[in-house]
Amino acid sequence: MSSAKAKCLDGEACQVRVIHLDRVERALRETVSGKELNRLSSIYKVLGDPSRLKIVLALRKVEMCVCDLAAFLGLTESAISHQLRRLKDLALVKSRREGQVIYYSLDDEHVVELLNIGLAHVTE
Amino acid sequence: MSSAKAKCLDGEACQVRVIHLDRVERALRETVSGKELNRLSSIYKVLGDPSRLKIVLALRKVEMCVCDLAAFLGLTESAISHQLRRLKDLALVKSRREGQVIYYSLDDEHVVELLNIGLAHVTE
DNA sequence: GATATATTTGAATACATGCTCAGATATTCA
DNA sequence: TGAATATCTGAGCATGTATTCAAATATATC
Repeated sequence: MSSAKAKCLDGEACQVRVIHLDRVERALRETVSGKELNRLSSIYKVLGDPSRLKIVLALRKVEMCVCDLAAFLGLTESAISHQLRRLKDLALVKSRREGQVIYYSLDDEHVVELLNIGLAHVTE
Repeated sequence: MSSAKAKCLDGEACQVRVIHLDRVERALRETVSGKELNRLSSIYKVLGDPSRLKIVLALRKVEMCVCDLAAFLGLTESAISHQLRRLKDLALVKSRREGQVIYYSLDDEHVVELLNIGLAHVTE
């Protein structure tokens, strides 16, 4: 099924051009669920912004509060708070309160692995 | 240096509030270069879109041409081509021509690792 | 050379996103 | 209770982006 002649997917009213039906069908069979795909892409996406990535890389070493991170990144405390919320929504970061100060730290082992592999990639 | 009283970073004309100066300074010392940070976030970002992620996950198994991927994703061939270009610009994907057909496949071991860890994360 | 196929390209558009600003909330301490 | 600190929240804006459409390019075939 590797002809270079294009085939169609769904019979008569077909619009879809396909060259390797077997590969497409295999991909369709082995694809992850839409739910998992969205969850997975969300995780990559949240690491795909320089500011958030910098936050996460810093929290990898030691827990920090909002104003520390703001000083480190050179951004508004509000901006940091907004980004921390996104990280928290995805459960990549957790927080604990101590008086008025809220400390943030990483909350996901997989993310640490993702970061380590990524760092190996760019620093090698 | 862990007082809960905010300190300043740069003397007189200071605007920056800091609670844990030691942590901020350590983070500043250990931070990756801006160049590396951008490169790294670009890689995560490119995986952070469901369509591109689906493409990359499919190419992990077998090389495919544009129209196969279009059929698999249910998108225009043009859309696939645009996304493949982004993946190619980051050197995550390579292509080889065979007649009129251009076959795409993964071109980065680190990315495969990133995908495997991500998949482990969402399917466990 | 002319036609058909496979892919690419650029413009246009609808939508998402990061940041800032102003103000709200929560906690501590006098 | 009232003032000060630390953080959060929502609206607004400017920028980025995923997709589509129409047209261009490249390769094979007749």
